[in-house]
Amino acid sequence: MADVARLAGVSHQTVSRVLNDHPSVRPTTRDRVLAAIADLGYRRNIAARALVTRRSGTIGVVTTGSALYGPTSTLIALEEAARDEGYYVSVATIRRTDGATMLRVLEHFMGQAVEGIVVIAPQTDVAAAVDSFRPPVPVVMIAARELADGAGRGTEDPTAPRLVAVDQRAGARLATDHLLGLGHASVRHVAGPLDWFDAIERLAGWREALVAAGAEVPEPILATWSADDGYDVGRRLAGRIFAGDGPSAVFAGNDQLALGLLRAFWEAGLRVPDDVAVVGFDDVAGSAHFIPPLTTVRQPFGELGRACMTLLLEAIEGRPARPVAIAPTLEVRASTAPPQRRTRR
Amino acid sequence: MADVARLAGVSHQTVSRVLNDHPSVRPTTRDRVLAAIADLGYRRNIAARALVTRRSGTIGVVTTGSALYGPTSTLIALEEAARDEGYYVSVATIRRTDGATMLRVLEHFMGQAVEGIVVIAPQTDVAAAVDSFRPPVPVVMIAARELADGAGRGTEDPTAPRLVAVDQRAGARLATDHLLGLGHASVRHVAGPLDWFDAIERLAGWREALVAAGAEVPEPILATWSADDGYDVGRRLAGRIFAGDGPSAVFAGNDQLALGLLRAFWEAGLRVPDDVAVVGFDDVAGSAHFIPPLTTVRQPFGELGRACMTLLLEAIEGRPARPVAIAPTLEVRASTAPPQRRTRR
DNA sequence: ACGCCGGGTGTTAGCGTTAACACCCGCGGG
DNA sequence: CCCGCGGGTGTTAACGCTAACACCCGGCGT
Repeated sequence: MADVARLAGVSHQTVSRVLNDHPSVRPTTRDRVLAAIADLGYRRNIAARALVTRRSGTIGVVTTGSALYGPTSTLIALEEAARDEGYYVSVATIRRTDGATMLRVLEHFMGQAVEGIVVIAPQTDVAAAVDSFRPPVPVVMIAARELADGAGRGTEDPTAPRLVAVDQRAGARLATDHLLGLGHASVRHVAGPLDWFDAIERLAGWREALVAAGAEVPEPILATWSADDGYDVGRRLAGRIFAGDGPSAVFAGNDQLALGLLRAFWEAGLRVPDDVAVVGFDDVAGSAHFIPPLTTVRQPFGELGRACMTLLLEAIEGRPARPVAIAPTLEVRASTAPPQRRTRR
Repeated sequence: MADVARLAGVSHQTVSRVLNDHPSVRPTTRDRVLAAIADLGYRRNIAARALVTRRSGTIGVVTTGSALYGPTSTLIALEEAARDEGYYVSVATIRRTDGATMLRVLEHFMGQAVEGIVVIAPQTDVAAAVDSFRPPVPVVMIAARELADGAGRGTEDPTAPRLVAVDQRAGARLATDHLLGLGHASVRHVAGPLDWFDAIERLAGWREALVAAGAEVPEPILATWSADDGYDVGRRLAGRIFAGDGPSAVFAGNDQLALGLLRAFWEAGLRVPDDVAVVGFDDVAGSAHFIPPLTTVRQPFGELGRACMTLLLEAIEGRPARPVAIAPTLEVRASTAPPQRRTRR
């Protein structure tokens, strides 16, 4: 900076002023400084700046170590939103979701002096770990928790993590209503692991839709997120469907489960959607080419990322919290149709 | 730090020594300092440290803005490897792959004073943009380029980007040889976009395997990575297969293409693997539950991430470059079998 | 007995930037 | 004519840390 100052014939402080867009610098002076900067290829030292301003310009993002569709898409959307705001994004992944791991990651970020943290917290224990730590910087948590309940409250603890998520419950209602609207008497649900907010909320939305329609609420079938589990469940259901007491429609907790179901049904000789209708959740790449193409719920991750960044900046500026829910949409494809008389073959 | 020093009854420099594991500190003193640190909840200021050591402890990772399976898995593996080495990971995504965008991202990282950069460069133009910029810090590029050619050379420019990748060509040979070994006379290939190294290398590997086996080398079919394209190609191939002049085996450039093929074949009434065998590439989640379960090539991303980090650390220390290729494995499932007489239905 | 050595510690001087203040100068108003 | 004001600029002092050096002291070799 001293070199630039010398070359431009000004003091280093004037160079600093130019760099920071300070108003009271004469245009001619500014140009001279700018020219000198370009000439020397000068680049300001971010560490020195951070030292004196006490701002790192970095936010930390915690995500799970899985390559699952949702978390990944969220991370990418987040990075883009952050860079648009002039922030650097530092990421850390957690494989295990216990509190100790979360604490280590948060320490990692505090050591880096991040100005805010975004936690992609799909599971309850991840969220609990965040709650119990309360880092000294604002935290935004992407977790489909308390969205419905918390939306009205204004008396939140300002240091509590702020919430944003795609409204999983609304998505599940969309899927269930779609099936009911086609004429299915009820809908069976294959739920994801119930330590995931997404699974809890999708289950709740499914139940709400059934209750609202006055339909029977069958027992949900608990599973993981994997296609393996969908396959196993599908084989059991296929037997029931053949026996005549199976569901005419199934709402799978995600597209992987739906994929497993489809395969099991296909292997059993059941026709989808005639013998049984199937809806998934996520709209993963390729779901339009499952056999048959899968009706599913699409989540707007880009919007989620931007909303998250907005929330974080508000928190950094000390503005009050307001949970944000983002509406998913239904993608109707060939795996759903009105119920048909079952044809034995 | 001064507070800690006062509480421990030492000088701030001794505190610094304890923090940096300097050998000549008496154990009792060290314990006293450690206790004071814990007591005060002291955390060293990373900016001040970076200012004086001229080391930021951060590496930058450039990745594409897509949620594609490969790049995403790589990023996660990389973060883990980096954190194990005590580095922070800053990410930046690029949506468009032109040189100007790449330059902006690299400037972003230089502004952050990263010590090294990893570019996940699946496309040729991304790699070209890196080549043309030559940042002042070491760069490792994850690109399946010149792996075979460059492996032997030792006279590389030390400032040139270092290469590491999963050996796509070997993976394609694995897939093709598997099909030939089953008795297929030749194998058709649906290639991904040829501005991707992966597509180029998989195409080359497929061709090599055919030539090595003395098999006919049919024209490759060019496509994108999408299941949509796989479906379109599949419909055309299905017609040929029915007409009797179609392939008995297809090697798809990735699992998405394979998924589209499977659906097209299924809709046309062709049986996989009896009428036509299909192999994919990637082993994406769910490929074990495609209809039928897909034989595919699995890429060891964890290993890739660690190798990448090793390479970067070597570059930072100024050690010579050596391109690294990582061997993928074949996952044999139900979509492949020896060729059968085709049965019309 | 003396000097030398080396482990253990303190003191001092930056690292490159911004904040705070001091300063100069030309202008308008009393 | 002088004073006050404010835009434009320079000077100085941090920010919190580590490197380099200075220093002390006990033990060892000569």
